[in-house]
This record gives sequence, C-alpha cells and structure tokens, in this order.
Amino acid sequence: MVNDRENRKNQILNAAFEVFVKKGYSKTTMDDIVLASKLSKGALYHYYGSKKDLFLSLIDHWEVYTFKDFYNKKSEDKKASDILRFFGENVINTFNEKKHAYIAEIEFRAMSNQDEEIKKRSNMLYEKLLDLFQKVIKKGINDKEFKDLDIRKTSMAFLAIFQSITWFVLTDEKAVSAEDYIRDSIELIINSISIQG
Amino acid sequence: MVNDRENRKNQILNAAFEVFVKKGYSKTTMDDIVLASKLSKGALYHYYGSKKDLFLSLIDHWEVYTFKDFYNKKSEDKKASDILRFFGENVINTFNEKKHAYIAEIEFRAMSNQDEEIKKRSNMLYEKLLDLFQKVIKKGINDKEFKDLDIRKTSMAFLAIFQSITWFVLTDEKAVSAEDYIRDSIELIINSISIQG
DNA sequence: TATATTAAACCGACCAGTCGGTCTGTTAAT
DNA sequence: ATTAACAGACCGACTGGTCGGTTTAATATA
Repeated sequence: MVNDRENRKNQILNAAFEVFVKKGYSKTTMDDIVLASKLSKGALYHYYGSKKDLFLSLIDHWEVYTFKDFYNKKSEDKKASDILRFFGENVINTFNEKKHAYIAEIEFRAMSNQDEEIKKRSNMLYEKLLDLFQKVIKKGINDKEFKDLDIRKTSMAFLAIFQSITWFVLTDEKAVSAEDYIRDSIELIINSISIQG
Repeated sequence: MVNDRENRKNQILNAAFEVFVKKGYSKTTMDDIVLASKLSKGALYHYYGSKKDLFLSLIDHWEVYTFKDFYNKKSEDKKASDILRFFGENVINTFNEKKHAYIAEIEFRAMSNQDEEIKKRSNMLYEKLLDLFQKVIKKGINDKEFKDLDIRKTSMAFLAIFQSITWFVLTDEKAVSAEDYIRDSIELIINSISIQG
C-alpha cells in the first residue's frame, strides 16, 4: 500500500526527531536512529539517502508537527490583536506539551550556519511564519486597529518574542514563568502599535 | 614570562573561535585549530586539556570580545531610554563589524542542549546581560521615566529583540535592514513602557 | 486452490576513513 | 641539568554508508 510507505517514513522521522533533539545532529549516529526506529540500517537507508537527507525532511516535518493549529483557523472575523494573542497561547501550549520542538528549532538554526541547503529550508520555514504574522498585522492596520507602521519589521519583532521562548527551554528560569512572559510581552507590543493605546 | 603564556593561550583561543564559528563545534577538528593557530597539536594540548575545555574558555572569551563596550560606560547620568538606545547601537556595531560573534552565540545555544557544563556557562553569560538590562530598567522606573512593570520580564523582552539580530546573520534579508529593525524595535518597546508615551 | 515469480522491504556484518587524544621525543631557556 | 614549550607520528575507538543476502507479500500462472 502507498500509505504503508508513508507510515514507515514517518516512523523513521519520529525516531530521528527524538534522537536529533536529544543529541544534536553531529552526535547523533545513524545507529541511534536505527535503534530508536526499531528498524534496521538497511531499512533506514532504503527510505532516506543519507543522514542529511533525513535531517532536511525533519525541517519540513517540524512545521506540520508544531504549528498545525496556526493555520486553518478561520479567525478572519476576530480582532488582529486577538489573533496575535491566540498565536501566543499556541506557542505556550507547544512549550508545555512538546518542548522538544523548540530544541529542534535551535538545532536548525545552528545547522543553518554550516550547510547551505539546511539554511535555505530553515529560512523558508521562518519566512512562512513571518508571512502569517504579516497578514495579521496588515489586517490590523486595515481595520484601523493598529498604527500604520512597517509591517515586516513589526512582524519580526513579534516573531522575536515568540522565538525567545527558547530561553525557557535552555534554562530553568524560576523568577518568571514562560506563560507570563509571553503574554506580557505580546501586550507590550500590542500596546505600542495600537491606535490610542 | 607569565604574559607569554597568556598570549599563546589567546592565540589559540582566537584560532579556535574562528574555526568553531565557521564549522560548528562537532565538525571542527583539533587539527583544524592546530592549523589555524599555526602551532602544533602538542602545543595546543599543552595549554588546553581537551576540545571541550577550549570551547568552554571560548564562552567566557566571547563576553569580553563582544560586549566590552557595554560595561565601563559611565552612563549613569543618561536617561534610561537613551542607555537602551546606546545598547542597541552597540549591537548594531557588533553586527556590522564582527558578525561571527553572533554565530558563536547560536552555537553556544545549540551546544547548551547537549552538555550541562556548556549550558551552565552559557546561562551565566546570558544572566549577566540580563542583569545589565535590569539595572537600566530599574533606573528608568526609579526616575519615573518608565511605568512600574516587571523588571525581569521587560528586560527579557529587550534581550529577545537584541537576540533576534541573528536573523540577519542567518538570512540575506533585504526588505529590512538590521539597523532599522533594531532601532525601531527598541522604540517600539520604549514607547510602550514609558510613562505618557 | 496451489504454486511460481518477482520486486520491494528489510537485515546487519563490514569497510574505509576520521578524529580526539597520547606519547616520544627535541629545543631552548634558566 | 632540569624543566617548560613545543613538534608531529601514532593509536584505537567510532561512524556513515555499502552490499550481499533474506524475508514478505502481491501477482501471475497452472
């Protein structure tokens, strides 16, 4: 069956995800992935041509895995600021339920500097997220909810805040909770860009 | 001479910095560093016990190298918001003149997830930067320039913005310049936290 | 239904190369 | 003569990828 093939590939991908996140790209051996996938080396190479090939597939996989709730949300009728808040809740949920997704992101960034192809795919992913934000900001401006500011720059600032949740992944910050931080920071920016804040 | 020893160590450290940034930790071989340092393997191991030892030293080295201008600045008499702007200019300068410093930071983060000791040192560094911001924010609040908000969270938001300059390191963003982005984003936050913004 | 055919799926021992670290020196200064 | 500062040949553990072979299952044939 066609689907069997996809299932197997996903089985491998999930195993690879787990190991790459835990050990990082370089320290991960193909044997690690073989072990985690409960398949054999032959099977692994049957589906993926190389270690790098596997990693590249993971970048695309990440998007679906992590941000499927961002899309397909018919939130067109909501206020732009509320959509942004909704995004924030999404990030918080992901942080609580699948922290490793953000570890993966950190890994992607680091790898971007060492491999052109990884950089390209990684950037495509980032650009996609940025697009999302830009749509929302644009809507806010059209609706006269936000000031008439540079859409891309504002979107980047938002992304920067969301990105920085990795801080909570890499430390055991106790003074501030991730939830508080994300929510407050979003309000910080919304407050600044809203008309009559 | 005692200083000779320090000079040699710095010679090695600079070589290591260069190579680690270019190739990442794992892909960097000791022979690479040997080559770049123009010394021998024996010399290298004479001064540093291991590859990891070298990398750890680099984390401390980074701070001095990158942010020496942040400290020692008797800017106590300036407005808090102006100090923040000054920090921003510093980040921009570093970006223009030694981009690789930020690549190193990306590498530190990724490595943090794989090694407890690196994580600890990396976090100490980050905490130090955060401290700096917190002092400034606190001053702003005391001077009634800023609202009475959570100091740590606000500092983190600032750091998040500064951090995100790595976006410009990893992509060839053309629509927005790093300078514009940093300056505007700082104003964005300052505007939000200032009394009667 | 039973058997033969075939291609994809899968296995894991193995290889060739690599890399961190060691070790045996040699040199030069005190 | 002693010791720190090197030099670089070398070791052994490890790793990505290969390859010859086996199993499985779908399809064709009798």
